[in-house]
Amino acid sequence: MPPFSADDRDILAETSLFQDLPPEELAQLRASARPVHRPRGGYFFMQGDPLERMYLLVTGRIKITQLGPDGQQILLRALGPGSLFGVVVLTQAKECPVTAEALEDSTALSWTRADLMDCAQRCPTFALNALQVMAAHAQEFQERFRQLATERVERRLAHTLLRLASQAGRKLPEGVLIDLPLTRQELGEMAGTTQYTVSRLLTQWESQGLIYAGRERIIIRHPHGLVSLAEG
Amino acid sequence: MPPFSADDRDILAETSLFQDLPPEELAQLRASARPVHRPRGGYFFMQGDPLERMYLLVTGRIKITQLGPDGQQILLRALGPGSLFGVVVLTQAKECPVTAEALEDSTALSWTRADLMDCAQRCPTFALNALQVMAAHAQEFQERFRQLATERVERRLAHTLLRLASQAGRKLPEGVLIDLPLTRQELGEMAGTTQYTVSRLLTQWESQGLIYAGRERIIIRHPHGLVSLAEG
DNA sequence: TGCCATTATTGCGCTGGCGCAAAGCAAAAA
DNA sequence: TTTTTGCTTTGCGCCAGCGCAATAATGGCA
Repeated sequence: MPPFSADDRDILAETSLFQDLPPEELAQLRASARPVHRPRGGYFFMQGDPLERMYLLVTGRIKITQLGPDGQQILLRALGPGSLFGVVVLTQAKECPVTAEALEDSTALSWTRADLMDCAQRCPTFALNALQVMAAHAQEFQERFRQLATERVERRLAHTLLRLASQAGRKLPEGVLIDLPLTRQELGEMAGTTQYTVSRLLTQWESQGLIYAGRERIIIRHPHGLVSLAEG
Repeated sequence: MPPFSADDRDILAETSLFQDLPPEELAQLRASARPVHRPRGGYFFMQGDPLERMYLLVTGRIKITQLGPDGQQILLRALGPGSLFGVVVLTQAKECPVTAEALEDSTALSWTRADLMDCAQRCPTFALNALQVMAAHAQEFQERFRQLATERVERRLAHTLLRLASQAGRKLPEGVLIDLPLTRQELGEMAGTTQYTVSRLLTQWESQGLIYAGRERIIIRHPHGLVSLAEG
């Protein structure tokens, strides 16, 4: 039985990288996709590995981290189903610049660089889609760079929660659940601060009724309240 | 007389975006290039403008800045001849996300989105080159984001000077001149700190003989000294 | 049910770096 | 030359946020 067969069609068609491709290319990509599974704590790839595959997350959650020369880690992105990662394989880079770790049991489809490059050669639409994806990354990090350089911790954390909610938010009766099991430490790594400061801010916001803060679980009760914190 | 005719050939051929293109595409791009001049302080484009053109700097220096919602500015990049800017026009973004201002009298070649998109449609090599350029941006900002999030000001400023030297360094007998007229304020905007802290650090490094710090002019006397500051 | 490993909270002291304000300088303009 | 303008330096006070250390909560697991 082909893995993920029930969802293959949908998930490729819903991914921006694969938009507007001719049917034969899409079919080819479906055929060359290889399923990969990782248990909680497992790695899809690690920083420094030879760069070989691009992934599309089908089920589970993962985090993308980067390690500095002195071992300081930051969390660049936390992703749920439908997200691409390892897109950098579309370039001539040789090593993974980041690590992809499963936050829970996860499955992904993966493609080799060769398969993708062939497709890009044949099909300009694919190459242009890839360009969009890259450009979106570049802009996101420019933006986050500016925030980190110019804004105070409180605002940055508010922005971080809002971004997470928009990427992995799940509507609940009480509010929007950030559907990713992130610790205070990890939130700190995303917002550019420490676990302690994150904890203090979340506690404060909870006492104001803005959010619910649980263990690896945050529900935003009043998004507009956070927005006004984030924007001033 | 066609402007820049003496340099056109060289400058396109030396630009990574135009590498390995078939001669007819290159000729087409040469033909569709439009020269643009801006005096010191002039703008090639401003944040929020409709996104229309990509530029290749031929002479002069420019800076790329981004403005936050509260008017806090940061300096994303400072560029010299041979640098591309406005590459984001290759995507479907509608507004300029940044501002490009001439630090001195500058001339550039420019292309419309339509010209470039046509080229990308016809020529996969061009689209893949564009992908490389975007990916390089994305990685650079991921990297700088990490530095900003995890490193102290001293290190970040050292990194900033080294990066500037590698991008716009000119060898002099006394050391490597950073060939860009940047104020302390602007260096601060790049490194994520204030003009005051930049001034204090530069003074300190000058007294240690690591650099020469003049008005809008810095010469790195001992690159390895800065490197050891930057890396720890 | 109770145990254990993680994760989260919070009091406390400390300091890196911010930012005002004033003075000093250098280059360009008049 | 003098003036003007913009850049740079530096003293000083201050506080946001860091990070240790101790404690408490939570959830998985036997």
